[in-house]
Amino acid sequence: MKTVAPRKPGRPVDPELRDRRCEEILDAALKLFAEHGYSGADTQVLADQLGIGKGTLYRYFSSKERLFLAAVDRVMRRLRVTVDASIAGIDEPLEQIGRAVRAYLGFVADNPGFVEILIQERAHFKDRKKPTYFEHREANLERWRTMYRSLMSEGRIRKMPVDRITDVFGDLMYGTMFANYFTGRQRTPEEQAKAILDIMFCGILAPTEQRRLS
Amino acid sequence: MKTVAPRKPGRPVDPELRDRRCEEILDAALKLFAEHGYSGADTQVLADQLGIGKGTLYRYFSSKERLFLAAVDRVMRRLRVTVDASIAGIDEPLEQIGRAVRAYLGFVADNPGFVEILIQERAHFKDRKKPTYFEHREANLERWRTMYRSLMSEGRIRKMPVDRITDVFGDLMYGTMFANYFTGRQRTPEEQAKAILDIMFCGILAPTEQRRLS
Amino acid sequence: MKTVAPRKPGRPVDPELRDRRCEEILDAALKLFAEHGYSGADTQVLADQLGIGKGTLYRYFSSKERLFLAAVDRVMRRLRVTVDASIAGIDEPLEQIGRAVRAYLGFVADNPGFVEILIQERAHFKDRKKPTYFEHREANLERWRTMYRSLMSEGRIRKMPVDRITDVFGDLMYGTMFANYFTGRQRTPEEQAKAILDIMFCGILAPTEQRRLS
Amino acid sequence: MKTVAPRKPGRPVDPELRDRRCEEILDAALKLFAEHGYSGADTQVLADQLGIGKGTLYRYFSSKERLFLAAVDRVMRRLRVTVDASIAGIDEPLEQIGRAVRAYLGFVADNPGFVEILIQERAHFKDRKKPTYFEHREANLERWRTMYRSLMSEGRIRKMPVDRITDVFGDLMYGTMFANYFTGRQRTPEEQAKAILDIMFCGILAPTEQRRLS
DNA sequence: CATGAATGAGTATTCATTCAT
DNA sequence: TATGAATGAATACTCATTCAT
Repeated sequence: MKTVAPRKPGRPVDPELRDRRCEEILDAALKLFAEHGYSGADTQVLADQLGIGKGTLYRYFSSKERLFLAAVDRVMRRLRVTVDASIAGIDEPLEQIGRAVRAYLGFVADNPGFVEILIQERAHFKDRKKPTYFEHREANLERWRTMYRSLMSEGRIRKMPVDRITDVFGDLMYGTMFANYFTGRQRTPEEQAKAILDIMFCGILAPTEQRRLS
Repeated sequence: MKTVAPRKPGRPVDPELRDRRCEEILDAALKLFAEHGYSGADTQVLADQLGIGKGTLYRYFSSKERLFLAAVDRVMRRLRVTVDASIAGIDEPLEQIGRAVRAYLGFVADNPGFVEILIQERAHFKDRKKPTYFEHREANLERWRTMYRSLMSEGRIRKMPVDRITDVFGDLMYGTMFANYFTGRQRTPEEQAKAILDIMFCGILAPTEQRRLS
Repeated sequence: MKTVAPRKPGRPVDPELRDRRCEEILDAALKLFAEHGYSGADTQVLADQLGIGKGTLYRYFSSKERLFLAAVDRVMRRLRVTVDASIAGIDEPLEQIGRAVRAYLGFVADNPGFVEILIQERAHFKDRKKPTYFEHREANLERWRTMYRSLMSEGRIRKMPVDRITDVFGDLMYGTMFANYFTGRQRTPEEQAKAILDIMFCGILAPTEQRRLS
Repeated sequence: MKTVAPRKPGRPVDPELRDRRCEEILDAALKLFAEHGYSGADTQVLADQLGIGKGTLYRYFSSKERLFLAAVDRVMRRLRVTVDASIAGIDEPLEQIGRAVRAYLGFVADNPGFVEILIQERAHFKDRKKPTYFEHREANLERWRTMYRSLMSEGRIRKMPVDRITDVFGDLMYGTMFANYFTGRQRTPEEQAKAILDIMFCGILAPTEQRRLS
């Protein structure tokens, strides 16, 4: 038997409904922003698509800007979750790297709006200190640094500043994501990951040439 | 009876003046677009800064869009010239790569508006088939492919699809440029080039670990 | 089994509570309207200040307009009560006039929102035939007319149309109230009443000059 | 023969046209604001009435608020000019007062929008230090003070603080204007002026009663 | 009876573009 | 040719009111 909580009179808030609708709005918003760009996205159209009143939209997000930034945050968080999930339970560090790369590329391929919305964020909110993407990247970084340091001390990767690795790797992933999207490149995440890992791990020079440089 | 002068009436076109002013306009436009974004840039402000009438602007560029795209083309062309100049007279291919990387990073560092305007282009003209950047990249690519093929046949770089090299290298440069700009990273082009070349050439793995993979 | 109480279902109406809350609402509404103007006053804010739901507000007053007009009526009524009280038990007519003037000015000084709300009423409900103020003034007037007529027949005031007196006196009070409020004039009701009565009673001309006019 | 001034190229500004149109706009605006109130007045409607584009409106007045306040200033200035003209060339001070009163009442009767717009100003711009009306009243006052002082020293008006006269007279005029407008009172300026002057000059009390008070 | 979630009509302002001079 | 006055389409956000609970 369920005890009915004594509640104050009036129409009760349904927090579940609220959350669900919040998600629905952000989903639809992401699509709309990705398709029409920030300024091109009309709040009225969004409300219509969702079958709710425009005022309701504003009950959930107090401005177009807030709505947009919430949508960015949301996909960004989903990316992190996806990447994190891909390496869960994997112990071998090199394997972790490979899986993370594949998961990242896969996510971006599956969510084309993601790249678009990152662009829009930069284009329209240049004055936010850091783009959402880099806020999250920052937050995620320490784990990888630790891993690289450990591999280095084991002699499995060459001695070099760890930031060199994270910077170059991060920039490469970032650039790949954009270039894929902008050029409509059709490589599968799988083969693209293979290419990236091949070069990041071994470089392009033949071993003899590598030795000559050191 | 009036003697008709042996040239068509009206002020004669001075093509030199026209070209010079064209450049001035594009310079000022680049700055303005970079600073305020595409929509935020006011053509009236631009005309005022240049000390010309707004109508005059439209005699040179038939729309704000044309003006913007011309400005993008212009910086992009300047980047190519800069990079090309950096490798002129250099014979050693690896040295060419190094110089090109440094020149590229140096140009971007010196022209922050460059990155901004690329973003703006994507954000506002999503429907142009390819962004200007990739049009130019494409046009530039064959030379590098040839070089890589030649190095490969000499055994100086490992056997792999040449596109793997150009893609990964290109994406890395692209990502680095954006990340530098967005995060305000303060590395000098010099040291950043060193980091990139180190990893691109030799990878991050220790030689023993590399051997295990092959 | 639940014992059903021997009264009709639902919460019983408590007319006293209803009236008390009505007053509370009108008090708070007056303040809010005076402070923010008619359009600037937000019904949500009012409900919050009162600690009741917005819907409840609408159970008491069926629209913002009704609420506003009720608030106007209420202060207006309080003004009349105040002025009436000031002359209760006074027999000497000139003394009655003096007391009424002082009471009127005192009330306005104590209730700055009063003037504000009169302005707002005119600004937003131009199409109501007569402003509340003049409805009440009208209703109040006959008593004064009678008094003036009686004074006139006694030869205590000069022969003239009684309406001349009530109009000029009324307009002067009305103008004084507004001017006090708008200019932030700091005279006490006491001294201001003295000035008004001095001139209304004796005019500004010296007796000799007065005689020349008649 | 008229020498054509060398002018810079482009469409020339026609300052006469500009001024004329400015007046036309303010005239139409006054009517519109008076009729519909400040918020009720639609800038689009105004533009349509004037047969110009809405953008053009904004070339002349940078916001609805500016337009409104300019319209207020304009009528207020016209009132002053009218009153000033009415007393030009009159030497007898009491005659000056009489003419000013008649001119003032006549102007208000002829420009009903005048009162309306004063109300609207107060209702919507409560935070402007002083309403336009009182700014102008202030500016005009010293002349009257001087006159009253002079009359007092000549013994033509009773000894009293001059401010008492200007305040009471000013408030009476102000209140009369409002009351006329709000109640739709139909007295002619002529007879109303007579009533006002009669009381202001001689008071309502019979001479015997006046003597008893002093 | 009381509540507050949902609604959607209503409007000032900007700025790219045109075209009369 | 050069100018800048004129234009008008396009759009986020508020808040009084309703009604399901």
